[in-house]
Amino acid sequence: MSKTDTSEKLMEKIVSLCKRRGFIFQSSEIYGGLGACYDYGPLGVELKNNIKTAWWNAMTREHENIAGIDAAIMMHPKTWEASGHVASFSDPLIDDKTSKIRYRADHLIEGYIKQLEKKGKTDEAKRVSEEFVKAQNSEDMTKALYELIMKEQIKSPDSGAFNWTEVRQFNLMFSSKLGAVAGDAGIVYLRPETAQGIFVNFHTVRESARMKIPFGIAQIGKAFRNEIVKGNFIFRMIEFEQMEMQYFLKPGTQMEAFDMWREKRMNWHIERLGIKPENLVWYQHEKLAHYADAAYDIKYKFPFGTEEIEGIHSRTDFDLRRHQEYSGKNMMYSDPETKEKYIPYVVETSSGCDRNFLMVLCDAYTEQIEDGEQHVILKLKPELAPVKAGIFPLTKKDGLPEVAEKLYHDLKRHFKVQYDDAGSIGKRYYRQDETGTPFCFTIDHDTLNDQTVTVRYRDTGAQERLNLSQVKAFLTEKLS
RNA sequence: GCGGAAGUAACUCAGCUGGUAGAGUCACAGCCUUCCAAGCUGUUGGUCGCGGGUUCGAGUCCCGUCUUCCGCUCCA
Repeated sequence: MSKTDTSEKLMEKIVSLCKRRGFIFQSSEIYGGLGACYDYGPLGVELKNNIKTAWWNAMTREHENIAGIDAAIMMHPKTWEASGHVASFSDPLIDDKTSKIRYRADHLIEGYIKQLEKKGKTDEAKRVSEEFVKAQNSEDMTKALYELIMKEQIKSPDSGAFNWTEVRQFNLMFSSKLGAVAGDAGIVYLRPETAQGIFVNFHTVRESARMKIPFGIAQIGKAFRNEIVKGNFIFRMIEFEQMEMQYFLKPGTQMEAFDMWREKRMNWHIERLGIKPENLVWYQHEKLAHYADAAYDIKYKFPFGTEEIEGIHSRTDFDLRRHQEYSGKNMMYSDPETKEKYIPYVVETSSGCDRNFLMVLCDAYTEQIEDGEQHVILKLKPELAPVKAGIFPLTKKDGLPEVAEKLYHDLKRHFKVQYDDAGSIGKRYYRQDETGTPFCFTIDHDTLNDQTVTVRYRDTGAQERLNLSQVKAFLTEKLS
């Protein structure tokens, strides 16, 4: 069996487990499903909340200079002009009908111009290049690009054919109309990233939270992208959740902060999410986005490939400067001690919550062969586990259920616990293993005599006796 | 959006050349069980993705459509 076969099987197993046990469901499945949209089920929402809490606590509670916000998904349309999303968050695409390969229309023309230059046809290149600029600035850019390709008879670099579809525009932002106003005036977008909600609130948060530079603003929230390519389960969705922090600092100090946040964020994944260090890798961007002066991604070795789960980017003062330009409002910071005034630089840590979720699942998924039977264990970090403990009476007789129920009721106010008396004890342990419950407490006949219960560990199957009265303290200790 | 493959129970799948829907698992109820998926009995659950066509009759053949998976393209 090839490696890819195994990997595909592994993803299939995880997807299947997610459906069967209530982690993730396909959105609106009874109608045939909606592409790249998923619902979190009863266990999924618990796990996701635990991941979000782990992030929120690590960022805001453990850093006195980071404050949290929860900004609206819809923002003033000018926000997206300032951020550059209206202009550059869309791609004009064209298909070669012969080779079935898709190109970006603007890249195609750029390539053509370069070729002309190479061949020494400088005048020709200059002329096309001028027309290219004109086309890009024209009102109907899509049509203008198409006409230019037709006029110059630009051939497909791949097949050499001249057999194109029309140029189509794919804007990755979802738009809607605000109120009853028709026309462009009322257009609003669903945010394609959460960061802008932080930038526009720079001053309001700084003042109300009494922050001095350097300080950060953290946010967890949904963002939306009308992706052309979707897939890999919840890895690339059109509606997704980001966990993001923008750290504002004095220009010149950004590399120091950048290195600090790189280290902190990598450690968070290892220590707080319990990810195996060997499955995480750094990736340095060579081609930087228009706003960045340094960019690293943390990637995880998913079964389907090594893919990004978090970006740590040094965004310079691009965003605040642009908002100052477009809004006309002053985005400068006045240093209370040195009296210096400047637009702060920003280091951003931006992590995909759903990608973290998938990573946690993939990393925890373990198969063990026991007595020839395959046994699936989700070795989740106890803090992240959707259910912290299972409470079982060994049998349904002799007053055992009553004792178990009492323990369950005592614990449920403090921890997410489950009571189960169905089927054999082994089956109940297995059920909990498969959903990552780290501990099970079993009430047996000895409990009636000496007030002790069995605690059984998920990862090893090992058992210990514990006094009934110590169960709560045991869980508190193990989960802190 | 293009090419390839596929859609039958909550999950994994079977259903031969068209003849009125099946298995295992799961779930639920009961019996039985003194610690790792035991066994027995019963129950719930499918207009076979959706729409049309051919036919006396379609899960099965034809057309359309939607969705998923794999490639291509793109990724702030």
